[in-house]
Amino acid sequence: MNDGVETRELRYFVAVAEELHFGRAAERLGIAQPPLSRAIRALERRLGAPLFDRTTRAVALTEAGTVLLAEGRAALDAVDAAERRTRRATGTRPVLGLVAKAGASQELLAKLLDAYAAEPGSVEVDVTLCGPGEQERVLRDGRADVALLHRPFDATDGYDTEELAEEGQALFLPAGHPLAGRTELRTADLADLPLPRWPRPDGGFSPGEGPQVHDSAQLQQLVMLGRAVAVLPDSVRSGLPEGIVAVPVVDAARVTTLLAWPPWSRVRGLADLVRVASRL
Amino acid sequence: MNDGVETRELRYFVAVAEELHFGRAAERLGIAQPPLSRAIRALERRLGAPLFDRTTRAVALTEAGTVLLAEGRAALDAVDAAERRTRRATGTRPVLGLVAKAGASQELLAKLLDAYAAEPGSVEVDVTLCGPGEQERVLRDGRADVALLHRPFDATDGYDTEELAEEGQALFLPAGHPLAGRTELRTADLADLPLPRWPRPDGGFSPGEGPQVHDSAQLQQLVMLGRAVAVLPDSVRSGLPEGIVAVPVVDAARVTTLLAWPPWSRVRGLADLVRVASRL
DNA sequence: GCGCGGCGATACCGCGGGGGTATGAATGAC
DNA sequence: GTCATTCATACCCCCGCGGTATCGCCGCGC
Repeated sequence: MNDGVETRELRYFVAVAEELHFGRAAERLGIAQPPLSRAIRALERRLGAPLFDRTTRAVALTEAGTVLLAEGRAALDAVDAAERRTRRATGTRPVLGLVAKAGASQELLAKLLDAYAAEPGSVEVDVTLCGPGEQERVLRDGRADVALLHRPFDATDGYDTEELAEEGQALFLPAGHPLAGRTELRTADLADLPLPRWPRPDGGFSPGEGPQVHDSAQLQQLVMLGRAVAVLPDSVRSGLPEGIVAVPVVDAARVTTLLAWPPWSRVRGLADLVRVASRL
Repeated sequence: MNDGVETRELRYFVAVAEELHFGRAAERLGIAQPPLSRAIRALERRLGAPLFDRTTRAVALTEAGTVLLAEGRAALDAVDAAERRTRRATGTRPVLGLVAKAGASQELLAKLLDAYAAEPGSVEVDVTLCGPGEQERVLRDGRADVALLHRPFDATDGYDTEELAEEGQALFLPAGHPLAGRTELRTADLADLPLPRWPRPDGGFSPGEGPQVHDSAQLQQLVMLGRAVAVLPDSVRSGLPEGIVAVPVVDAARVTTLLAWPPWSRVRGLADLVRVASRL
């Protein structure tokens, strides 16, 4: 009897499950359609369960297929992570991959990187900046070894963490806004404001009335134009352009900035980075 | 160029990394030694980094190898989990796998299972009991879909959770013990007592002076014999034999009993179980 | 110092299986 | 009924995995 599922089979399965079309999936994978059909059949036989309901006109996931799609994606991420992190750990010049949200905690990050670089035996740090909600994925599939996250916005489930800072939040709005003169606000004051909607991992957007934004630059522009206001951590104030003012929201959730990494990580330099971070 | 690492290669690598001996690793894998040597060489070439320092007399992990061992194990667990959970989700008679620590939260677990079984559309629940510290692994490699954990003893990192109950802790000791007559205790009173040492995931034991125990039955026996005392959640009182008494430790950490499952889980019945749990 | 034994690497072979092309079969559109 | 679309089957080829035999290296014992 054949043991273990191979990653090739998982990649094939995920492609078909995402396309729900053998021809297109095969094209995406760079192989012909018949071998793909056979591979899926073999996988189904091995697992003892049909993964797709297929007619010649439509392909749909079965319940087992739905489970395998979710689990398989996680497994493929883990395999990719193993490969990427090992590559990065190559003896000659190891690199530590760090991912942060573009435009967040800039000062803190700069201080952390400076302090770590000054450490004896420190390793090159490769900083990746990405949009909100993408960091988790980047950390999971190994493009980064450690992430700079913000609770409660980012999920820290499944990772070891080291807290770096805690801060309040403020409302960021154009200078001419009626609320711009206030010295402080409460969340109740924000009920009717057009808060922006952020993308979610599943491709959709958080619910609400406000405009859809993908990154902080876009948001900044919308605030300048008076089309949106945003509640963000106090530290965003630094490096803010003229024309945008910040008013503290005294009862908004406190934001914790923290480092997160997989608990089993053996990446060189990570322990030092965390130690430096804990002393900041 | 070849893409993706295959799980077969990872399994080969992990075997060699654990045995640090190509011949024994090959035997464990059920293949001959030469193909194993070649497979590792190919993997090293693909990753661009040597994974082992080898002489004819000794094999040792390089730094890249150390990283790949940790990451590769996690990846293999994820692949196994995908396979197991898909098998369990087979259309005809899906099964929900639940893992709990043997001897913990028995009443709560029974109540939960009864309530869930009474739910319309509920699915068979396959309960696995295991030693302390093993649940995490069981959940990670897919032998279970959901775990009953106890914070702060078990790490809930990386999982979605639903809290079920919170309780204090008590000292469990033989009826004849000097402290047995007290109505309450503080942690300071326990300084010199022989608290048991539990196994850790890495195969070692937690540090300390007390006896090493593997499960609750063994601990119970040691307490009866007067060789150990233990600080455990209050709920352990139920079903306790004669001869063991419990004294509340008023300032011990509160223990939270909770359900934990992978955030991406699509396993049938899980959502219902969590819903039932939240109403308990 | 020489031979032996243990162990990983190399050389070579055979076969299974993954991938290709051609074609069939089912089904919905018109 | 005909046609187009799409997944399955048939058949072939060749790469690559695994096996056996052997080599090369090194440490140890006498």
